[in-house]
Amino acid sequence: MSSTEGIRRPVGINDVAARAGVSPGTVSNVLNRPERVAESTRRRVERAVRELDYVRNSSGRSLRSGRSDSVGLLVLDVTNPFFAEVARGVEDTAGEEGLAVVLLNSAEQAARQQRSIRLLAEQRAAGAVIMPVDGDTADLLWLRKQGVPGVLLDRGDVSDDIACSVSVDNHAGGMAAGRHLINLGHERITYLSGPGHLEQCRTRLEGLRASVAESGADPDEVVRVIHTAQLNAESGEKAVEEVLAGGPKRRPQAVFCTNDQLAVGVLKGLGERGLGAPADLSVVGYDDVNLAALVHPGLTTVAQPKYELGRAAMQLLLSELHESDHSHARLRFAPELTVRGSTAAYRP
Amino acid sequence: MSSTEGIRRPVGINDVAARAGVSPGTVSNVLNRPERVAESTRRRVERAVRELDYVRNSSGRSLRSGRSDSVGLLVLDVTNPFFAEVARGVEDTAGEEGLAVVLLNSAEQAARQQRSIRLLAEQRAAGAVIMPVDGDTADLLWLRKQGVPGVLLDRGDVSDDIACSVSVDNHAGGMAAGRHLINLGHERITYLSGPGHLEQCRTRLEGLRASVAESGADPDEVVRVIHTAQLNAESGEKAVEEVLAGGPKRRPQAVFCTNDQLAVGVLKGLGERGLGAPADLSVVGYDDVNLAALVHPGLTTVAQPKYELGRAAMQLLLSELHESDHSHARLRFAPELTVRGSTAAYRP
DNA sequence: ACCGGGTATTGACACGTTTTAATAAACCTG
DNA sequence: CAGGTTTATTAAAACGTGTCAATACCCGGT
Repeated sequence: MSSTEGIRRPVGINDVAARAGVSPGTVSNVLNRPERVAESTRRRVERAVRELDYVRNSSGRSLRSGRSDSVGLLVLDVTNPFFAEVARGVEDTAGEEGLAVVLLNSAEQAARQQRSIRLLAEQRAAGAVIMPVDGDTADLLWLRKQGVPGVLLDRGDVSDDIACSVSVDNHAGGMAAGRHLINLGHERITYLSGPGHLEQCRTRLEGLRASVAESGADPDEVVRVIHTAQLNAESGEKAVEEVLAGGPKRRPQAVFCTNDQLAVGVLKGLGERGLGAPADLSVVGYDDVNLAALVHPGLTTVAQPKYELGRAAMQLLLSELHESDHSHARLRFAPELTVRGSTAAYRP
Repeated sequence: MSSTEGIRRPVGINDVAARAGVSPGTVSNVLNRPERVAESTRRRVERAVRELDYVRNSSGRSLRSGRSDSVGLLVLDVTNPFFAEVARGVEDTAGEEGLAVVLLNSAEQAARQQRSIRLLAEQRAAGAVIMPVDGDTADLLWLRKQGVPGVLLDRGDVSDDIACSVSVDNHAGGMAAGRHLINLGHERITYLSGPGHLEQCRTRLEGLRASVAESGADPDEVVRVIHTAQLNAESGEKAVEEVLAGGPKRRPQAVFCTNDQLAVGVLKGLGERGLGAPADLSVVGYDDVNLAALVHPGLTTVAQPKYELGRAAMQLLLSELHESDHSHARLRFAPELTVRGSTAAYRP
């Protein structure tokens, strides 16, 4: 009894049964369908559970039942606060149902996405919420064929016989930003896009162009597009050089970034060159992450209901798990323009 | 063949064995110790695996072996970019070893921490990296007794016969910030702390006070402490009122925040009142998250090696898993002061 | 031809749980 | 109190895998 108690032989359902003087099956019933077992024996079993400090073994459990009680959440980048907020929504909702969330990170790499999906299949996860790296739905279909249903997040463009999906209307978001800038009198707008293969980036651009067309102007004249390699502040800062290229005369009057991180990077890059928003250039972001309200000037941005997005995705997944007859739903939220200090009327 | 292929009966190791004309045991060997099986049969088995699209069942696997191949990572707040970065370090390192990371979020609540720990025990996780909500090590010891070893993160104050730990020297960090402010001539410093029960907050304060004492002044005179409920920007913004209380004469000359989020909130709160750093008040943060470099003025802060922290924790855990004779190590990183624009010499 | 000794493979069992069909006990009802 | 019905419990059979002792096979040496 000198040192701390060592690792003891794990106690199983059988030990509990022996202690309580009942059969293993009864213990299982107490644990899973308490109403089927008589009050007195139930209490006896519960006491044995406490005394032995029994903790159930989910391997055995899910081996027998063929299904585990954890769900996967596959995300493009843990580091991005947008996803963190979504993750909170997913986790809270899953927690209410007693499900554990396994957070996987694809880091925007198709190979890592595939590894993660395979892992979920091996674990026989109950389901998954997935933000795919690209438009390729093969992984998703494969996973479903293995018996793991998935809900798509932030991918409104896939046909809904594949899976449920939850997204925010990117076209509307692009238009909202575009109209705002047009109303302020801007006639040369640069769209700072992320990698071209991301659907979100493309659709927001289309929205922007649509709002320009709506105003009677020619999108090809007004909108210029610049791509960055990644969706972070560093890329935004670097891109400023290219944004400003062409000199003060042809310089854009506004920059619409597909992501707040990029936008904040642009603000910083401008500052380093002695310029500033909105005096020299209006800047609009997207997402409305925490950061957007904290920088100076406050960032005008298109807000997405991040937490609700995660929550809705999980709810859709839950309904697919519970309902026997299920038909896929496509849920689409509306974004909302949040005006702060980084945009202002154009002064020639 | 009209619609998509439905969910088929899951294929197991036995099906593969049958197909390859071999016993289940051999298939298992091919999967786990390929060197023990003859070249020709191995290829035959591998072909069967491909043809049947076999995916192994980790429930059966870990039921038999008594141990799963995933590790837990329990953090205080997924939303905090500091933890996100740590998570990346943990995940990358675990991935190299073929381990999956289950990310759990305690949201700084002891009850949720306990639930998460129980979950890890039920899953028979291979191990865990844990940032505890408070100094209570009971949960951790219980988990270890269940056979799940844990590495402590950001808790340098526990005795090392409990577990390995990785941390950053909070005392040194507090001193670094304090010396910096003292060198700039500040004589009234407010320490903006998080909840009082967090060890990090307390130790950094001690460091700050030590640096004051070192300079020959009386810490009780110089340092004033204000607590906030949470470690986010909103709390920082709200706290500004209290920071400024007492009027311009007794107002502090510098504020040292225990966290960058708080510091950024303070910057914002100052701006709203027509004040600014460093002109009216110097501000120092802690962590050096992305954000710190992006706000204006850039935030002077105590940088922690976040990614390395996660990586080291995971490496320690791995060594504990692999080595048969293991003695706990306590690893401590050194923080580094990063000076930006939010601090300046005091001008009476 | 026989034996020794390695190598390749097999068969059977164990892991901890859930589940189903069967049994035992208790409770009605006429 | 017999017969029937509900309720409480049990025994045994899976679930898919890893392991290990036992077997079959092969080859070279005497």
